[in-house]
Amino acid sequence: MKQSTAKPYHHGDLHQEILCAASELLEDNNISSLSLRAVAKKVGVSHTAPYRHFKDKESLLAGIAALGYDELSVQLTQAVESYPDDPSKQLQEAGHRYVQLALKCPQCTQLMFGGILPCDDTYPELKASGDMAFDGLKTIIEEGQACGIFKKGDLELLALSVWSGIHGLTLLLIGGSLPDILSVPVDTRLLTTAITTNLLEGLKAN
Amino acid sequence: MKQSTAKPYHHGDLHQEILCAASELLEDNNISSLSLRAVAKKVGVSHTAPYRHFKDKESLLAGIAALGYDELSVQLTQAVESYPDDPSKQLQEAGHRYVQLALKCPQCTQLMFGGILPCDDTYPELKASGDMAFDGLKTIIEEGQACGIFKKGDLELLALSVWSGIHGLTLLLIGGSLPDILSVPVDTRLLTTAITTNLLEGLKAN
DNA sequence: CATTAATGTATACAGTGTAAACATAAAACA
DNA sequence: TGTTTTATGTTTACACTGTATACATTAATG
Repeated sequence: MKQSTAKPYHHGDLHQEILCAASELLEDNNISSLSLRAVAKKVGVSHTAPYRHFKDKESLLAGIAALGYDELSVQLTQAVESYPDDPSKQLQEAGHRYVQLALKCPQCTQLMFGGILPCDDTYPELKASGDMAFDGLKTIIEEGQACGIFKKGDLELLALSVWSGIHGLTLLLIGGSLPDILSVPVDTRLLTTAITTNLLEGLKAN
Repeated sequence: MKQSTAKPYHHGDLHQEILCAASELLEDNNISSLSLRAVAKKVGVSHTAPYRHFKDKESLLAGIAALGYDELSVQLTQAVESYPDDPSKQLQEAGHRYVQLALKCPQCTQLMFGGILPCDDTYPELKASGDMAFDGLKTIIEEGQACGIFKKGDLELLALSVWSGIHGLTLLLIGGSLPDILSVPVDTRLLTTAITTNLLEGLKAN
């Protein structure tokens, strides 16, 4: 007989608790100093308990990354909903949200894009989440093309151009090198706007 | 009395040999599985010998990253020299070389930009090398502005826009996620050209 | 040639991921 | 209900890591 709340027995939902604790520890320090044992200790279980829920450390990291992609999808969706029928504004808003999310959880972003995890179908859930996020971007551009405000051309190529611009800025921002490279203080909002504006320039019809 | 070739005594130049061996091992596997002990074994010294030349593992990684930035500067310089007096072509060539270099040594690129190393002046040599690379880019844009083919505006902001676009594409390429996300095979040259063209579009005067 | 500093080695230790054997409690079934 | 099976958690063990410390050797310096 199933409980109404679908919990396993021993520890509520240890799978979820581990993911949650690991995410927090990940952002507390950097990614290479995240240890499974610290996660287990934080949750209050033995240091091998996580192995009942994750094949190995990489598998846990993949779980965290997948959550990151999911959150990214949510943000993209909200960006679209914020400006119905205005793909340009949608794109600008999406860019801001992309950057903001990355700044909120830089370590997770590095995990998602740092080449740490395999990108093939080793982790189907991870791959699916990543695909969905990119689909969100493509949808915006597709609508812009349909409206006639974005230029025609290969959809994926255009989407990739836009993504590259925002992605590059984002990683430079969370990489932390900019304050030491730029001669003026970094104004995230200004930079993001400037770059998305630039991208929109190259995306305009005619 | 000094030898004509300025070598220390025991092992030729162990400092250099370690850097070299570490770079190779870094690209052989990924960054998190690079161990100091493996480097030492490869060079043929005891596993604590590297500590005479590098304060700790991070310090060795910083040395490798600095070499990466230096190579990047070389590539930028060559891009400029390939097309004298044509900043547009210079920029396009620089983009290609940026991508090519990253594809040749993806792990080193992740090391340089993955937020693994501190960006402050913990490693002055690293910071200096990074600054020099960015200066190379700024110089191209500055010339383009002087020629009147690039639009006026804050130099660093424009440089950052261009850098972001190329940088984003580069990291997506070496991250390896693109083949699983795009529905067509990845043609690096084509993608790079498309994106630099797009960037140049947004950079044009008028 | 004696001294000193630079460089390399041997040993030791705490922390890591993870495999294996064992323990327990929930679920499934008789 | 009582027994079996399976899911989950613990204990122990091991190889490997970075790095501190004490020692050895050799080049440079006087």
